[in-house]
This record gives sequence, structure tokens and C-alpha cells, in this order.
Amino acid sequence: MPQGGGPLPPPKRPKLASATAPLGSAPRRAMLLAAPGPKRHTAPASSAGSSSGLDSQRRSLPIFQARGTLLGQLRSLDCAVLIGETGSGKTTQIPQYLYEGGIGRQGIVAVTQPRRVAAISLATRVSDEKKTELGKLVGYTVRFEDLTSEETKIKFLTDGMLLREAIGDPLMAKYSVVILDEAHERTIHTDVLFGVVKAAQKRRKELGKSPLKIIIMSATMDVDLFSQYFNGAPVLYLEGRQHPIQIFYAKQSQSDYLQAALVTVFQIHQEAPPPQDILVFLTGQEEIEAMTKTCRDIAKHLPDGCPQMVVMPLYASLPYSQQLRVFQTAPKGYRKVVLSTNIAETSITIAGIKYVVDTGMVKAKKYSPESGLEVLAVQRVSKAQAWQRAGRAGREDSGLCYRLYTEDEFEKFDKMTIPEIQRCNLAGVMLHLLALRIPNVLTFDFMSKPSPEALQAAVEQLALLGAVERKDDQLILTPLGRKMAAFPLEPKFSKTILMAPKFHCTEEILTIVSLLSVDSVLYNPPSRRDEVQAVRKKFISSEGDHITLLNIYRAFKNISGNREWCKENFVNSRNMMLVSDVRAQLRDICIKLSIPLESSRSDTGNIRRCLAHSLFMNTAELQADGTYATTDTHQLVAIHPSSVLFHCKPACVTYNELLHTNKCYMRDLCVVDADWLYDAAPEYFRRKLRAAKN
DNA sequence: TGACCTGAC
Repeated sequence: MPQGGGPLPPPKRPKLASATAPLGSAPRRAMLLAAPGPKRHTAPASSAGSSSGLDSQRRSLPIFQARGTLLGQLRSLDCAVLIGETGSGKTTQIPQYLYEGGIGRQGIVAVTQPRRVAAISLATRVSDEKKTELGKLVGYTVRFEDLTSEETKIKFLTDGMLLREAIGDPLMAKYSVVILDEAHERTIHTDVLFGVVKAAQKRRKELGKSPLKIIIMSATMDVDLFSQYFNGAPVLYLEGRQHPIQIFYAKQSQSDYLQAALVTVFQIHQEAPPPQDILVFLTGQEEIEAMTKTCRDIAKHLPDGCPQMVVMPLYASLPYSQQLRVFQTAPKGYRKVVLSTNIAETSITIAGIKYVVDTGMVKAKKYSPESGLEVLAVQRVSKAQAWQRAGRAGREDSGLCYRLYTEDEFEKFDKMTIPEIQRCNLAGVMLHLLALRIPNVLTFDFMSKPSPEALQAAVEQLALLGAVERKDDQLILTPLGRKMAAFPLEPKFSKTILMAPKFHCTEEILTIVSLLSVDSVLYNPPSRRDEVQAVRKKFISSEGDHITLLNIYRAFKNISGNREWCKENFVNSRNMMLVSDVRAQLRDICIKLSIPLESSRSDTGNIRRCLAHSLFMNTAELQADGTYATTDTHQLVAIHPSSVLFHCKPACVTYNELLHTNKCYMRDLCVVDADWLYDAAPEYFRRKLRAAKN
């Protein structure tokens, strides 16, 4: 099993905080990690101490020494790239320095975050440090929550929120500075924002308006790319407070990473004193549940003198109450072992982790524009991801990371994870860019360009939905497309809502679309499968998953949505609450757009007709041999086991998405009439038929 | 016939 290796070579990084480095001298990311910083609270954050304590804490941050130099630089620059290790305090301090230094006072300083919790907790922290009430000088805006006012000068928001704001204000006129934080994560929203803020800055300059300052903040990665993209912007380095991490590699290549993980966990467990906790990175729910069971079984029969063990699974679809357990400290004499997906890489930070076991594997989505297929596959992590995982071991003290692959194997990993924008369907992004009135969306200035095929496929999908048209060789939004862009939804779902009045079922479609646009409300613990099936029976509709979900939502509303009911019915109450919020938001947008709101009540036929008319490009038909083939490209597909139609064989179905895992599965199915499809898009099917003949 | 990495508007 993994042995040897040894500590990492000493880090080569620039010494001085805020020294300007020439291009191309990116620091090597070797030594990692972190001090307890005021960021990424997922566990309930305790309120900070006395205000004088806060002041001294602010002054003791490494960044404080560099304050003067930093302000001098930022004052004169249009764009800057700021590289700071975790614990440098950059996210909480830079916005305050700018404000205190009178930079950008004529407008608001925006700080974006990929996650809601981060935006909220950072705003809370900074308003505490400024000794002001949250929502006054310092505020935040995330979906469903806007805690800002006329006085707000420092505003934390999710990157998706800033992007949505930009539709109404492409010049971002109210902002004087935009800080894009966690840029190295390269979420799809951050990547689109790069181009949008760059365009806004340029346009404001051309129009002689007040300048827009752009600051990109990142961990020590991708510096050259960021700097080049922002016209050679200078790179400023900040020191963090980091604890050393020792890295151990496997001596030999491991054929079975699960077995290797198991052996490593128990080897650590027998040798290390408690309560030093272990975090293991695995790939998915099923694997984690199985490994949890195995570990618990083995832990029952440990030799005398060996500490006890508590084993906890962690993945996103786990109910919130169970997720919270990973934050509890293990009882005395026990060691905590957390088995997690990549949710523990960035979204959830667990205190007290001393050991990280990295299988080097991750389950991730890829998108193939040729087939239009999303492929979910277990694959190797990137080097950057492996460093991120290792870093989770040293948040309070020095740590150890066991990599279940050899150093040679590691060297062959990709340097960076492919940015999301190159891995997903771009229809939503294209619609958003068109709504921003970007002159030519096909040549939009992306930092990492998606393939021309992916861009083309997205535009074709929008054309099929009737959202775009060509005018004087320019692609523009149709009136329908503009309405679609008003909804925070995938374009096909926006279209479904806009079709609903024709079928007098807008209320029901709003419910269904809301249910489909958040994480599943259904909780399926593998160990209690029979129970789940039994309680779910009463909701199941032979018409498919959409109507079944509608039944569940109606039942939830009938008992006015209590938690107990959710628990009994294996419904994720947190996601169900979110569905209510989303639905209310979508309904408001409908009212603003003067869309008539009618209910079809018990007439589910109309609902299914509406779905057929908007999802006609996502349909499959039963073949003579009992398999399914998609109507458009005759791709062989199968009904996903999670569907209520799994054991049925309807002649014709629409589906929300295809997902390729072991097979090519249709997910979320609705039984439809083949005739409806032809009525919905006669031209489309005539074209497909012609293409099939040739 | 047998299964869903993670965020976000």
C-alpha cells in the first residue's frame, strides 16, 4: 500500500507580499495550505468576538503589511490579477482597503463568489469588521435574498447573480470595481463574467464614462492565462498562512482504488493517535454508501487498544441533517472518518482533518456536442484538483496526504481541470449573451474558447426553440427568445413555460419546471429501497415522472409542507422548500411578462401535450425489439432505473435529458402521443425524415 | 433491463 514518498520539496514562491512579478513567472504550487480564515463557513459560523478583537485580527493578517503597496498599485491599475493563498485575507480585506483608500467611492465595489453561503458569510464578516449593520455599508445579493440598500458600497454576490444583473445593465454602471474571486475554480458563470466585465470596461472607456476596475482573485494557478486575457494585467502575489502537508505516493500502481483506500484508512487508523480525523475522496453515492458499510463492519472487530471509529458518508444528495454530522467532533477515544465526493474539495470544509486519502478519481460530466450527449464518467483528477484535495488536510495544523497512485502517474495527470464552459451544453450561455446584446455571440471573447461545434450546437438548439433568428447576417433574439432569457432556467424549460398558456396549464407547468430545475426532491437511500418504494407508490402516475413529481408537490402543499411528512415520504425537505421559492420567482416573472396563469386541475393530458410541444426534440419511441431509439437521430437509449416508467414500455416518451453512464439513459420521462410531436414541429420532423432517407 | 460529481440564476 502507499508508502514512502516524503515531504514535498520546499515551495518556490515569491517571498514578498504584493511584489509585482513579471509575466511567466508563475509560482509553483508546491506547498499548500491554509490557516483558519474567515471564509467558506459551511458549519454554522460563530459570531466574531469583540470589535477590538476584530481590529487586531485584521491587523495581524499577512496582507496588512502589504496594505500601502497594494493600494498604490490597485489605484493606478485598470485590471489586476491577485494571487493569494488561503488565509491571506484577500477576500475580506481588499474590498475594505479600496473603500478606506477612497478607490472607486463613486460606485459600488462588487465581490463575486461561486457559492451562496460564501457570499453571505463574507458579507457578514466584513460588515462586522466595519462595525456596521449588515445590509448598510456592506451587503450581499444572492438568489431570493437581497440584503443591500442605498448606502451599500461593498456588495458580495454570487457570480450568477452579477451575470443576471448585467442583462438589465450591460455596462454595470453602478459598479466602480468588480472583484471576481475564486477565479481558479472556473465555474461557467465566472468564465462568462470574465468576458462580460472586460467588454463593459472597454465600452465604458469608449463612451467616456467612469472607469471600471477589474480585479481577478485566484489561488496560485492559471496566472498567465488570466493576465494575458486581461491585456497583460500585472500579477500581485500575497502570502498566506499555511501549514505544511506531507505527501505520500503509492509505491506501485493500484488496480483497485477502493481496496487501496480501505487498507490505507485502517493502516492510518491503527498507527495514528485519535482524534486526528481522516477524509477520503471517492466518486459517488453508491460507492460511498458501500464503503461506509464495509468500514463500519471492519471497525466492529478491531484489535484491543485500537481507537474506535465513526464513519460518515458525505455527498450532495444526502439530507442536510446527515450532512451536518460531519461537523460534529467525534466522541473521546473515537476517530472520525469522512467518506466524501468532491463536495469536500471546495463546498464543505471540515475542521480537524489531519489525513487526506486521495483515490485520484472523480465522477464528472463531459459534453459531446456532436451527439449532444452528456457523459458522466469516473475519471482521473487533474493535478490542480489533487493539490486542492491535499490542502484539505492542513487547515488547522500540518497534515498528511496519501495519494493512492504513484508519483509517475501523478505527473501524467492533466495540469488543470478542463473549465466547465468547455464541458457543457451552451444553449443557456448563448441565450444569456444574446440578451446582453453581445454583437456576435459566436466570436465572443471567452478566456478558454469552447469548440465551434459546441457553439454551433447551442445556437441550433436555440433556433429550434424559436429563440433566435438571423437578420443581416447577425444572430438576434426573437421576441420569444427575449422572454425566455428573463427566466433563470435552461432554455427548454423557459420555452415550456411560454407554451403553457396555449394548453391552459401554466400553474402546473410552473410546478413541474421548478421541480426539475433544482436538485431532486426524492431521497433514495440504497439501504432502504423497499421502504422507499412502498411509500412512493401513492404518488406514482402511469403517465410518467413529471406527473408523479406534480403529485408529490401537491401532496406536500396539502399538508402545508412540514418536515415530518418529508421524512416519512423520503422527500428532501430542503430541496422541496427551494422548489417553492423557485416557483414563486418564476410565477412573478410570468406576471411581469403578462403571461396568463391558469390551472388545468385534474386534466393531465393538457400538461403532457404542453411538454410534447416544447420537448419534441427530446423524444424516443419503442422499437419492435423492445428497445428505445430517439426520434431524431435514432440513438439507442434506455429508461433510467430511477424513472417510474422503468418497468413499463410506453410507445412514445419525451425526456428531459440523456445521460450516458453505463448505458445511454433517458431521465425524467413523460408518456406522450406520437401524433402530438408531429403537430408540435411538422417542419422539424419532415427534415429529420428526409435526412434519414438520404 | 438496475442508478444520479458539484455549484448557480
